[in-house]
Amino acid sequence: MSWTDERVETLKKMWGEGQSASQIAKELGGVTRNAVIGKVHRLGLSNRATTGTAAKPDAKPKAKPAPRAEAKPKAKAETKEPVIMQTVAAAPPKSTLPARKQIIPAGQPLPPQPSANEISPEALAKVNEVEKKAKKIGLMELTERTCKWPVGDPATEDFWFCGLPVKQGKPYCEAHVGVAFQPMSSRRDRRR
DNA sequence: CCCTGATTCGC
DNA sequence: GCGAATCAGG
Repeated sequence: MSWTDERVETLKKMWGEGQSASQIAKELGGVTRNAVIGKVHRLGLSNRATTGTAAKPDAKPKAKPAPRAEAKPKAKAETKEPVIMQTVAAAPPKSTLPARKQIIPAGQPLPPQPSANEISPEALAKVNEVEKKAKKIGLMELTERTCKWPVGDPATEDFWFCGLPVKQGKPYCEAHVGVAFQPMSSRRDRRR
């Protein structure tokens, strides 16, 4: 794949929107996030609201990267800091425009009330099954890729989140995606 | 371990 | 110019 005008345009657009390099890479297809980042730099549009190590106004000693063509010491400076801080939500893209609305990537549908829905029996059974082996994690344990399906009454101690690995891109695991996103057709008159 | 962007450098 | 490998940080 090469960087056609269209693809570059998409790249610029998405990057401007604060999309991550990997997301852009997925969207474009045929390229890795490295390719995207490389291109971004070549295009000159690099820093925006960077997630972590941003290029600060200051100079970066940066040490020596690595002897490219020779032995790799693989020396890993181990940080002893217990990294407890995990982001629950994606970092909102920082906009320099004062009156600009923030783009929040979390526009996912909220979990429907299980009781308020007519759900296909198979999906239901699947969910019940899954809930047995659910990780039963707490709110603080939720990450980008843990199923955020709530179980139980939030007002009770008997409340937890599924916590199983999510189905790519979705906020829920396989089973819960099944009940969360019901096709219109499958929920038609069960009662009426 | 998952992710993020940054950099280097052989191609 | 391109992007894999690597680094550095969360």
